[in-house]
Amino acid sequence: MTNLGYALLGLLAREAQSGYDLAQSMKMPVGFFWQANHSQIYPELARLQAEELVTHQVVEQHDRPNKKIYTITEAGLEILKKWLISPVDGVPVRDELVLKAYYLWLVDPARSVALFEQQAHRHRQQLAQYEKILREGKAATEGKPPTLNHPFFGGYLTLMRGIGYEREYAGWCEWVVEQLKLAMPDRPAE
Amino acid sequence: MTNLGYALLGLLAREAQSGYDLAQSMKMPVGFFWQANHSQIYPELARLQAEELVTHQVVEQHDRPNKKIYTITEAGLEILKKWLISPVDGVPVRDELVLKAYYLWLVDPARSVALFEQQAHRHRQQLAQYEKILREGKAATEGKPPTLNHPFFGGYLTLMRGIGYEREYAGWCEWVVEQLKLAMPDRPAE
DNA sequence: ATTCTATATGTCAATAGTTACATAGGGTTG
DNA sequence: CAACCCTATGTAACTATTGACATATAGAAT
Repeated sequence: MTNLGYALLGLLAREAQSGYDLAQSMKMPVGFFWQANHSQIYPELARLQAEELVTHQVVEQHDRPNKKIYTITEAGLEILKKWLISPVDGVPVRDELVLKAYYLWLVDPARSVALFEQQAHRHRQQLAQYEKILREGKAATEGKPPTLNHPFFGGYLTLMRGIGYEREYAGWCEWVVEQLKLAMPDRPAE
Repeated sequence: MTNLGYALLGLLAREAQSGYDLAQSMKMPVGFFWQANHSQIYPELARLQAEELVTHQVVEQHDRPNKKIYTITEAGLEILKKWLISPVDGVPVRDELVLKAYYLWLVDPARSVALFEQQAHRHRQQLAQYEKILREGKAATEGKPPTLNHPFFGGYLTLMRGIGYEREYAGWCEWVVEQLKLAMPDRPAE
């Protein structure tokens, strides 16, 4: 079983839905920490069905193409729960920006500044998006953090991770810019 | 050109070396943010040579197998420098632990606690390793941060990123454990 | 009118990365 | 004396992921 398979099972554990719906979820909330597009999802659903972890029924539609609504099976729920508490091994980081930072000494610092300013901006924006989602979620639950056993609990945990991650990343980019400006001999900061 | 290709060029820009040496570097300092093992490196070196970004000369050895020392060419250095200041697009995060956190509500919180405690420990350890390397690096340069244009500058930047990353990650894991314990109805914390 | 977007499901080719297989001499540990 | 580790270079099979191709209808925008 792949992580994508578990991601799909997890979504189906909340609500039976179509491959198309799953693809939408893999764009927006889940996509913040695990992405997949439909070309990966449809074959994976077929595999899950072959292993009897999901079933589907065709829903005929008049104005739109027919769809297959997938439902998680008892066996699917069982294997999902087992995975959820199984240990996670090494999350090897692969970060192109950090790789570039490592070799920075080879190029004109003034050129690098633009790169890191742009990345700082990107991460600040992502941070703002996460914070907005959190505010909206809090408004919906009257400011209280969501209780365990409720599906939104996971959303709350992962949002906090996203916020911490982006804040750290943006901060580092800005710090790199500072370091570069300090180290630049001619044309002092601004 | 792949990121791995640039990673290898960057290492060769510091010092001409063999594929085996490059594989070692891809384990240790570079491996903190970009990994590759020898089965990927040897074919990549062949490709770099086919594009005339590197050359090699065979060094015959008596007690050990002969080796090929690779040297970066002018063209290689040029393309590397161009890449170093080129914009980085989306670094999509794929994190199994965060994925599991999202679906946490499905399982007994007491079981999840173990998972996050283990991960907190892992990231605390990684953090300690980075801090140790930084201390040793600082000792070698008499406490002063390294100057730009010096190869260690990149190491300094990336170490700071690693430290920030691991500290944030460990902190989040510990916070999740807290949240889980607070949310557990029976068997109150410890 | 035409183009674009949304719904809906699929296949196919290419790339990147992991793991195992393969060879081979020298040194170390049990 | 056997089993492993280090040096050193390669190949082969497999898996995961991306991007493009393919089809089809309805509605909205240009």
